[in-house]
Parts: sequence; structure tokens; C-alpha cells
Amino acid sequence: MVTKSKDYDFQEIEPRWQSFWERENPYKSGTDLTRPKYYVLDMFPYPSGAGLHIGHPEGYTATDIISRYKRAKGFDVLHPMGWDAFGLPAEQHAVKTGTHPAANTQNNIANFKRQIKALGFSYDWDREIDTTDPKYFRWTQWIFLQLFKRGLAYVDERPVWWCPEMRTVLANEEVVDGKSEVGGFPVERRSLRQWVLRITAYADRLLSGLEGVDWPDSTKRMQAAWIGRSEGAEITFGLEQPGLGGLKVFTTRPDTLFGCTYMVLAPEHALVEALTTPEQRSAVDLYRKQAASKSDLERTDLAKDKSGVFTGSYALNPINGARVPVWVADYVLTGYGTGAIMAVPAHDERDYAFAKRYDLPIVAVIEPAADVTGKPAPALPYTGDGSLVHSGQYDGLSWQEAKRRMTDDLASKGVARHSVNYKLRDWLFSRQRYWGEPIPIVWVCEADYRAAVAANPADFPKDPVSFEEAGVVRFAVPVPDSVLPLELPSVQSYLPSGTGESALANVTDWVDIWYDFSSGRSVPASSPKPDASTWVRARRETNTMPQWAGSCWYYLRYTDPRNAQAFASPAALSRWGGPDLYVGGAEHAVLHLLYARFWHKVLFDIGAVPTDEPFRKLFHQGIILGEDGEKMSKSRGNVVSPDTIIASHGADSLRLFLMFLGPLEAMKPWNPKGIEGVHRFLQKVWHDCVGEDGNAHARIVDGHQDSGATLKLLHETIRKVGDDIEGMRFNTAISQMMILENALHKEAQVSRSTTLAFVQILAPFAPHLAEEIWSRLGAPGLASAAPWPAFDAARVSSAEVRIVFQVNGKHRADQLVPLGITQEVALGLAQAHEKVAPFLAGKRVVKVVFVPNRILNLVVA
RNA sequence: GCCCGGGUGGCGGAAUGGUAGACGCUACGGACUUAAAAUCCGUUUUCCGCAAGGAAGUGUCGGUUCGAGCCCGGCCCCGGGCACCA
Repeated sequence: MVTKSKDYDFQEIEPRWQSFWERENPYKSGTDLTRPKYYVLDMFPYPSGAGLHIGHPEGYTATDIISRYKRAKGFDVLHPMGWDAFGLPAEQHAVKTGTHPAANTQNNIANFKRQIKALGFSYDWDREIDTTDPKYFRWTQWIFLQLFKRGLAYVDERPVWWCPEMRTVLANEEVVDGKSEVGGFPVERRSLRQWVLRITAYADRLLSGLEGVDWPDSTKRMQAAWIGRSEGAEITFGLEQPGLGGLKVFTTRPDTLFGCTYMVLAPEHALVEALTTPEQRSAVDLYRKQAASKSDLERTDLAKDKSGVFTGSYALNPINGARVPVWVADYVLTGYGTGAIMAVPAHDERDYAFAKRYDLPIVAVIEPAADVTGKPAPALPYTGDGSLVHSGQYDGLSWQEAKRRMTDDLASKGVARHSVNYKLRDWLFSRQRYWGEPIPIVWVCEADYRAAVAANPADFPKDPVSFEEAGVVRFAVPVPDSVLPLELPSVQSYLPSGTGESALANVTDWVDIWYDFSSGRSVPASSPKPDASTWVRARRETNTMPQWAGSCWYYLRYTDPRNAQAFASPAALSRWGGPDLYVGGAEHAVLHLLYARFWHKVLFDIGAVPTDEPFRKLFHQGIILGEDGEKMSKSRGNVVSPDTIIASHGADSLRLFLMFLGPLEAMKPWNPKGIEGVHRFLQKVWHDCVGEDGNAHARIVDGHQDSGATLKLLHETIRKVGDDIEGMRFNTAISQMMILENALHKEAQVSRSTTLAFVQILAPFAPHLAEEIWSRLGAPGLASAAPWPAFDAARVSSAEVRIVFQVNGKHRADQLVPLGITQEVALGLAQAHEKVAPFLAGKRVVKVVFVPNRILNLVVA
């Protein structure tokens, strides 16, 4: 063993305990099934080349404290860590250097792991996972196939965000202000064939499921807003041209039908062509061309400047037969509702602005409830509450009532139905990248598709997934489970082809194949066709999955990370379920958390997981800003590296300080001086426990009778630290331990039992120091293995209490009094009190407010 | 524009409607030291006062209450999210 230094030599102590933990693995989970389980999860990181950022250990320290606390409380704790390792930087590095992205990724993982271990976190490293490991992404692909089977994955030629710099498409939500969210590169619209997941089929459940989870309200609201459910009606307007059928619109305000003075179609609407009259043809064509060339940035950012053009045609309002002009305008979006609206300028701000610009009539049909004073008609557009006017038989009804009745009336004539719309769009799931999970699909011709379906009907969706290319229709055939994982082939260059396909498209022998749909085996198309009827000519899918895929289900894999038969066994899933606590940044409030919930619900529907929601309780740690109060960034030069702090003050000080900075959820600036404060605290604890010879300090006395005040403070601290850990208020837990230390420090002698209890509650925060002191004091086993100290309520109650005397609500004096004195006694004491009496002199007490054991307030006149 | 969250000493932050500023940082004073660092002991919201003590005070204006940092309404500022979704 090492020499016992009398000093707090964290540089010696911390690595020593870390190698002890490495050797002994005391944090292995699932070792005692008689204990209740607790699963606490961090959002796993992308292992970037830059290494750990100070924000990482913030959340990780919080979950580590909870893990250690829960273990001490008798729980079997699952606390794992892994790597969300597919990602663009590794691919860009590969493009530049020509080395396989996996090599770079593994280096980065090794570095991340070293840094994380240097913080002394109690992860069960036996459960480490890596999304780029074929043993892992085999199941990512398997889940994709489950989605495919259920008709939840399809391909579509659709206008998507194309980033020329990255040579890939991006999902809507990965594009911010016309630039890629990652990298900030410009993006443009392109129409490309894409895989899309039908998340909209789960919109309602994704919304209702939010009610039952313990998440920050702001996050729930954000998801709800993202899903954007709105209830209304789909109404069919008549058209004068024969043979066109009707014009369907979605509206949330069918009650304003009488106020509809024109219609608007999105420029891409299918009926624009047919509705455009010869006189308007050139104007409409020009407008559509302009709209198509506008970037979405222009379309949205110039929201104030509405533009449009008249088609020359009219529609007929089903409620009153009114003839209303049909316009084309790009303020109506093609992807929402029916891509057409009925415009009610009097009661909609957008329609109002448009009507003003083009001099269209404005008819008010809603008025606020008539007030006796007879207010003037409200300014238009009026979107508030009210009842109907100028609406024939519906006049006088409240708008809510009218909405219902008018929809019902029109529905009975077959020209309307109650309808619900969502802002949520289907999830663009393909990327033109090399470094991602290959999509386990091959494309074949129709005849071969039929043969494949006949052979394995259960593997296919009801409706075939197909697309047309150069006059040929290709059909999607899933690669069978048995040949998963479908691994990435090696390539000459990692650069995407640039035509909308990934680098995989250039690997001819991998892409163009003879494929056996009965077994999933394949040989390059350049070789002779194997001699069996189940071998068909096929082309592999060259798109890969987005980075979100691997993180959609990783929390399930941790429960059974080495299982080769299933993504996790039913036993493991029923033991651990989902995380009891999930901690990560608020930047994932919508995307990751929504996608993961979607996959989870699909897995629930196929009976693969026991719960409907993955994350019961969610917590977002706040961002740590630089010393200057700005976001940490290389360019600002305000980045703080965990490695530096560990070298100068130790991991325990860093852990403690990260938690002491302020509330975990708050955004807070780093203060380089503050680390000294918590470091001094640990020094103080050390020197009060460890003597000159490196063993227990002489002031620690076995069997010493601590004062009542000391025991009271100890038990208050045990209670507060426990409560604060449970409530994730780590900053106040640390304050309380500082108060206790300051008090113990003043004592000439402290009992060994008090000292050990203190060391134990400190252990989740500063595990290295705690274990070291624990062993120096000769305590048995590990501090972290001892049961959490029991809180003794009898110790904190005392016979006396400090009561406050107020006069007219102002604090005038306080006094130590026996617990439970009556109002009369308190009143007597107050009146006799030298500091209170002057304020009562010559006054009459008109009211007495008495809060037992707390306060006596005398109201005087 | 809409929806959230937040404004407390020089700084980070504490405060079930009941002593505002716990705890820490900084600064200042003292002890120890030849000296410094470290450590230890104090002081540290502002104003008046030698002091005892008093007054004011949680962005701002008002309200509820015996009592408001906390509850209610208006306004100002900061941060986050959404943004033509009919």
C-alpha cells in the first residue's frame, strides 16, 4: 500500500481509488435482485475529437450522486454510459484523411472514457454500448424493419433540405435560419427520394402520453407545440368548373364561414392548374415560378409581405352559396391541412393583411358579447371571443356553439366533417452519408417483389413501398433478421457522390447484387447468378440512417447490452423498465425525446417493451457559461477543460463545485475563484479527520459524547442532504454540509460515529476523498457500501424554540422560549421585552397574530 | 408577434406567505511568519450614528394580507422556445 500522507494529496488519492474501482467493479448492477431497482440515465455523448466539455460532467455528476445515494439507500442501481458514435465530424475527418471513420471514432471514445473515468463516476462499464458497433446497430436495423413491416416506413420523392457543403439532406428540424444546425452551412430545396417514418400516425398518442410523465412543463409544452394539434373541420367548397369536384379546406373556425370572402391555394396545390383561367394564366404561372424559387427563408422571413395572384375562378360557399374568388398565395403552406384555406379577413390576421393589400372585401361575423354600455365594434381583425352576426340562422350563437352546429349541418349534407390536423410532419429518416447505419433494404422489380412477398408475407407492409426511377418501378424488400447486421462495406472514398447518393453508391459490388430473398444472402451482380429461383437481381439501398436512430432506443439496450438473440430480454426489460430518471440538455427537448418516444410506442405496440412511455422522469441540467457570462466557445477563448481542473484541484473538488455553482437546471457562469472555496472545504474536512501520522486525527474519539447541538446539526444535515439529493438541489446540500463542517471544526473532540456519518453523506459528492478518509479512520469496508445514515427525528427536535416578536409586521425582537408556549404567555413575554415595549408604549393592541413556535405579531393603533 | 422561465449585496446564489441575504467567492482587518504563501479568527446590503440603536431595501408601479422576494394586476429589462400550421 501507499504511504499514508498527512496531506490531502488528491493527485495520489484519486487515481488510486479509480484503479481500485476498475479492479473491484463495486458498481456492477443487477447483482442483487432482492433489492428494489433504480435506473438513472445520462444522455450519452457524441464522442467528439475535442474531448469532454465542462457541461458533460455537470449532468454526469448529478446522476452519479443520485446513483451513489440510491445504492446507499439499498437500491440495485443501473447507471450506464455509452457512445452515440455515428456522426458527421467523424465522417468529415474520414473524407479528409481517407482513414475509416471507425478508427477516429474509437480514438475519440477512448479519450472520452479516460476523461469520464478521471471524474470517478460510478458507471457500470460492463454495460458500455457504442451505436457504431455492428452488434448494437444490428438491433437498430431490426427496429427499422419492424417499422417497415407495420407500414411506418415509406419512401417519397419530396422537396427536402439539401446541404451542398455536407452533400446530404437534412430534416426540417436540423435546419435553423436557412442553415444547417450542425456546421451552419447554407441549405437549399431539392426534390429527392427519401425514407420517411410515419411519426404522424402516433401524433395523438405522443401528445396524450405527455400527460402522464414527470417532465419539466416547458419541455412538455414544447413537444405539445411541436406536435401542434388543432381541431376544426374539413369543408368542401363547390367549384364552377364541372368535373373538378370540390375544393377542400381545413379550418379551425367553421363558425366564420359567412365571413369568408375569398379562398387561397398554396402555389403547389393540385387544383391551381385547372382553376387558372386563360386571362390569368401568365400571372399565375409567373407567381408559381417565383414561389418555387424562393428559399424557405424568404418565404417565412418575409412573412409580413404577403403576396398572391387571382386564378380567375370562383368557389361556392357551401353555407350560403356565396361566390368567392380563388387566389394563389404562398402564405398558405402546401404541407398542412389540405393546402387550401377559406379566408376570413375579419377574423384572421394573415387573411386581413392579404385582403388589405389586394382590396378584398372584409365581412365581420363575430362580435364580442354585447355589453350594456354598448361598446363600439372591435378593431379588425378580431380573433377574440364573441357571438355570430351576419350569419343568417346562426346569428346570436356563441362561436363555439356555431362551430359545432355549422359543421354538423354541413356534414349532414356531405360537404364537411370534423377534422384534426397536426403541425407534426413525418420524419425524414435517410441521409446521404457513409457513416451511419445502413438501411437494411434492397430494391427489386415488381415480379421479384411478388415472389419475395409470397415467400415471407409477414415481413412486408400491406402496401408495397416503391418508387419510380427512369421509368422503372422498384420495390422495397427487407433484408431478413437472420443476416443482420448489414454492415458498411469498405469504400475508396468517403465523399458522398454529390448527386444525392452516399459514398455507398460507388461500391458497385455491394450495391448491385444477386440477392436471395429466401435467405438474405447476396453476391455481386458481376458474378454469375446463383442457380435458384429465389435469387433475383437487386440494388441495395444506399442511404443510411440519421444520427437520431441509435439514440432512439439505447436506454433499452443498457438493460441487456450483450444479448445476441434480442435487443434486450423480456426479463431484463421487466427488471429495469425504462430509466427512473433521465438527465440531459434541454436542447433535446423536442427531437431526440420525441423520436425516442415514437420508437418506444411502436415497440410497445408489438409487445417488445412493457411500457408505453420510455422516460418517466426527465431533468435538464443548465448550461455552464464561460467566466464572461457568454457561451463557452473556442473562438471566445473562455472554455474550461475538466482535465485542467482535475489536475489543479482534483476530481472531487470539480464535482463539488459543479454542483455548488447554483441550481442544476439553471444557466450559470463559471467562476474560477469559486473552485477554491469548495477545495478549501474538502481540505478542511481532511485535516479535521486525518492527523499528523496519516491516520485518524486525535480529535476523533470513539464513544465521545457529542453535544446536543452537534447531534442536532448532524441529523438536520442527514435529513437535508437526503432530501436535497432526492429533489436534485445539490447546491443547498453542499451548503448544509459546509455548515456542519464549520461546526465540527470548532469542536475540540468529535465522536467517531458522527465523523463517519458525515463522511458517508459526503461520499456521493466527493467519493475519492470519502473512501480515503473512511479507510484512514479504519472503518470497515467501503464508505460507499455502508447503508445511508439513519435520520433520527428525536435529535432535531429541541425543548426550546426561537420565537419572533413583531409589531405591525416588523421584526422587533426574538427570544428563546420553551416549545409550545401559548399565545398568552408569548404576549406577556413580548410586552415585557425591552426591545418590544417601546413600540407598544401609548398604543393600543388591536390585533394579535400568533403562529405557534414561530411568530407573535402585535398590530397596534 | 405568440408561449415559457427569470430579475435578490461587489459576484454565484439561500429563503413551507412568518428574522431577507444561508453557504461560498471577493474585499478588508487581525493572529501565525524574518517575510510571503498556506492556515486560523473576525468584518463585509445601503444610509444615519462614536455607540446603543434606527431607517430603507429583493427590476418597476399598484393591489391582497396582521405580515409579500414569494400571491394578484400593469409596465420595463434579460434568457429560452415557436414563428404565415388557417
